[in-house]
Amino acid sequence: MTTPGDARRLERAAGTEAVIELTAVLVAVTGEEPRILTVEDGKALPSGPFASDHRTLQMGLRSWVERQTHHPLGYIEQLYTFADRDRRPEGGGGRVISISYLGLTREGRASGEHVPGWQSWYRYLPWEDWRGGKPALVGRVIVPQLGRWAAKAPDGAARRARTQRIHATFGSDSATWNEELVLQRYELLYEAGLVPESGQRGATALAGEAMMLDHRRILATGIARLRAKIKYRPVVFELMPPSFTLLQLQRAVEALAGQRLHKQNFRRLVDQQGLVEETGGVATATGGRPAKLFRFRRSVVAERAVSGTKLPLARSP
Amino acid sequence: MTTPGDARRLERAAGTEAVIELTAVLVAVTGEEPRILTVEDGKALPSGPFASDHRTLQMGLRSWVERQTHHPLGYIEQLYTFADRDRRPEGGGGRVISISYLGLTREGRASGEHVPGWQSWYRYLPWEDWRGGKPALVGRVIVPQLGRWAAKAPDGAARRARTQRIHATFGSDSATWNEELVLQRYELLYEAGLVPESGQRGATALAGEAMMLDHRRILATGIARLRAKIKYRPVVFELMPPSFTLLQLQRAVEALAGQRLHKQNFRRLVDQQGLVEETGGVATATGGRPAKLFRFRRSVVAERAVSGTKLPLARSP
DNA sequence: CACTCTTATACTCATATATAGCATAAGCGG
DNA sequence: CCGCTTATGCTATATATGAGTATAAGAGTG
Repeated sequence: MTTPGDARRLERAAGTEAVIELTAVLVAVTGEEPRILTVEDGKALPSGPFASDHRTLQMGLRSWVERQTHHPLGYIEQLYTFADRDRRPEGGGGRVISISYLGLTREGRASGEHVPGWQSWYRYLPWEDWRGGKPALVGRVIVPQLGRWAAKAPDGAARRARTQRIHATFGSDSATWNEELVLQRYELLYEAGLVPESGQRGATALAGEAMMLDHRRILATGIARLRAKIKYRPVVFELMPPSFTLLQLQRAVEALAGQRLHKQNFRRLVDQQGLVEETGGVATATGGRPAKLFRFRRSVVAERAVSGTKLPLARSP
Repeated sequence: MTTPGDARRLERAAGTEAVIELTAVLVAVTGEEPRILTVEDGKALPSGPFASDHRTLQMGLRSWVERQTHHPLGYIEQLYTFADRDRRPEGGGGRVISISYLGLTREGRASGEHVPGWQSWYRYLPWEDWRGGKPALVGRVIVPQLGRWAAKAPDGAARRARTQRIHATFGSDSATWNEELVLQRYELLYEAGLVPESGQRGATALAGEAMMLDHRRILATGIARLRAKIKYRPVVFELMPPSFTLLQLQRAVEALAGQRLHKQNFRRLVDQQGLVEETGGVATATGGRPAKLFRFRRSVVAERAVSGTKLPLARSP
């Protein structure tokens, strides 16, 4: 299928065989917390060698997840393929290609025996949670440390570039904070040697639990993708129970975005889009006036799934 | 690094070694046409086995492209990793994993000898070009054929689903046409057996030149990604010469988007964003009043590259 | 039961952005 | 000068967004 000797072809190299590993970021939202399925006592994402007995990668992943969680996997999306040599511990063998996926589901309610694997993703990336305002960690630890790293830059231009990156990613207040830059922030911390994964000396533990290999980077990629996605595709649905109140829906979006939203505007946009309909029931245990229960309008959701719709992401109260 | 025997792990399979192939969608805009670099007489995208002597995949790809085009490769982005068994011709050996990239550059002005490789991407996907209004091909051939395919669905539900998909992707007029759904449209045509790649009998050649393997699918992925990207990241820059008129810039965006834009609004938004500055010169060969020449403001571009800005995509005149 | 607390829900308003159109400027070829 | 072309500045209107006010409807408490 490829003609050898063509000058215009990517050059042939010694080892073109590689080990393929799949890694999954499986997300659920429970109790106003965004959670991911973990293994190894919370130190790793579920992953393993690629089982080639399925027609597509996605199908293989889907069937595996459904067997594990006893829940249909509503949504799957490929995240990224990592094959960077420097992110792997030095080992003789061939290169490892790790293909990562994002999956949305609901937390398996006691899916068998020991399923302690669901962890809040903010356990690993605590600086991403601005729901309670700017986290103290950012202002007191992260930005100062990054500032020191920027000051250590070899020359003025590099120093300015670093400072500018810090500002662009970590901003200063909630107005400049861009919740989608999850990966850029993690990469910055990595480069600055502020996460243990980077393996540098002086790797200040900082905060946030580390994960094996580059799993925290994959997690950051997944969160970033999901945060971008909820703004224009109705994917939160996959994370919600069959019926819910509008506040519950809002809390789920907030959990993912790591930001508070303006309640009235949230509701306005949700029903402007026509994505939900009343079930007729009401939730009484709200602590105030009972809230109407809603369900997603499957037909509209399917329609918008392709053409694109917007979920609101107005700012906080 | 992985503990065998963990139930929560993706299952181990027989063959976990696979052949890795890189495929690149290299885009340039010349003469108001979006072009891609092709090989094999226009029948394939440049691709080849993965050369493992670079630290990252991207770096390997970048150096290869720069050697080929004699142009710095401004922008690289990973597209997708395809590993679907059914899209490959039946061959005994192991699975082929193809990792694809999108790269933006400028057409190598006579980059040596025979560089006939740059082809308009609309040669392969002619239904994507709406700059001259709705292409006759869509209304006269594609939609009717798809309609026939929808009618052949086994039951009513499937028929409705197909009709709905056709409507969502191919719309009916320029108001409902969503230029980002490039991949969805190609996949639909593929499923309907309207492209020769699908290998079905009755594979009506339709229109648009086919490519080897799944290269047309990769191309569609790249176009879709780029069309989405130009709306919120200033990446057109990578495709423009050092100085240009605003109309040239607009034509480039239109070439990529496959749509005409409203001139006045385009200009207003471009300078509102502060992305360009006057060079002082004027272009005289415009056929009318001479146009000011502009260049990109590198500083702003770098800044916005991360935080996100909007390039306008208002509708036609 | 009046009062208070909580959440739900309906509206209003100012501002930003998008879309479309009008008007004028400035070159060229006759 | 006239008609043609493209450039460029400006206005009007619709829609989206962000923020605030007002009222409704339950629970709990004295």
